[in-house]
Amino acid sequence: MTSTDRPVSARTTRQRRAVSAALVDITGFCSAQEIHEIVKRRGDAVGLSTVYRTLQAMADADEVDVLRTDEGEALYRRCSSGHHHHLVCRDCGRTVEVEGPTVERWADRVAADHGFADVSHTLEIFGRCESCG
Amino acid sequence: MTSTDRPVSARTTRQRRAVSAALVDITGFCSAQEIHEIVKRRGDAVGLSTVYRTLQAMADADEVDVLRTDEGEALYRRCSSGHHHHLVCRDCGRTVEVEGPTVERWADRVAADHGFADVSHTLEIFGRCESCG
DNA sequence: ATCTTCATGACAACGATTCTCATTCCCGAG
DNA sequence: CTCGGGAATGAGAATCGTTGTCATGAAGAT
Ligand SMILES: [Zn+2]
Ligand SMILES: [Zn+2]
Ligand SMILES: [Zn+2]
Ligand SMILES: [Zn+2]
Repeated sequence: MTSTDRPVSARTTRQRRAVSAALVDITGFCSAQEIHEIVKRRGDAVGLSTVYRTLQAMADADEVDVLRTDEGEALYRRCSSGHHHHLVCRDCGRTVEVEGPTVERWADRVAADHGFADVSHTLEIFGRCESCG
Repeated sequence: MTSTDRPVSARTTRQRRAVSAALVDITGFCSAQEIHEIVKRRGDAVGLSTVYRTLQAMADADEVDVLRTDEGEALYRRCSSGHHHHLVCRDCGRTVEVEGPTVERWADRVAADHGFADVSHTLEIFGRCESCG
């Protein structure tokens, strides 16, 4: 009864290394398909399914952050660990990690005031960066 | 050259009235398909395509708020006008509209500090409400 | 080297959303 | 009121991101 019935190992395969390497190359958020392209462009061949699976595993392990496009598409990015939010350029995708202790407290307080427990939140800032002026 | 080339009318049809009515009945965020079901349950027959189109039109006109599930599904809700955010129950969908002037200022400031212009943001708080304790 | 098990990938399947287009029916001009 | 043009509808096909299937390949323990 050790709960989840999913593998516990995490083997280091050529494919996983390729995806990780691609994620290091890029600075902004990318879709799974874009990452698949990047991996390919770097000369590594990895199946699209595997890219999706790897990205999901990395997200579960908090090795990448995920955010959703207005259209619902998932975008991934290698981020520093720890809770933070993003300031993202709408045009070029350039991303800055930001922290806001005040916001964190505000959100928790609002939730508590209304009797909500087990609180979490999402917060992203979008704009146009200087180079995209 | 009056810009957009999309219809300018907005005819009041039975279908649009039905969707609007359904939106009044519900308090939390619902998917287009759920709203389609609710409309049907109320005795009005409206095509799914029309529900989607109507909801989109209402969103464009700021008559409903839209938010995205973790899985990327769009949820709609009739909201008060004006900028605000939501505290949403993960289980039952109960929603409370919240405002946070401090957060608004913080977000704009962060963006400005990094040279970003034309700033916007998304912010939602999730939790489990009392009745879902 | 061998074996167990997880990982891979080509392809099918899925589900939400959008598109197509023939038909319906608002609604304002006459 | 009645017509006619054009917006609105809806059934079904098409899209597209994502997930499932399953036979085959390859880590890694022994
Ligand atoms: Zn930019
Ligand atoms: Zn936070
Ligand atoms: Zn609840
Ligand atoms: Zn705000």
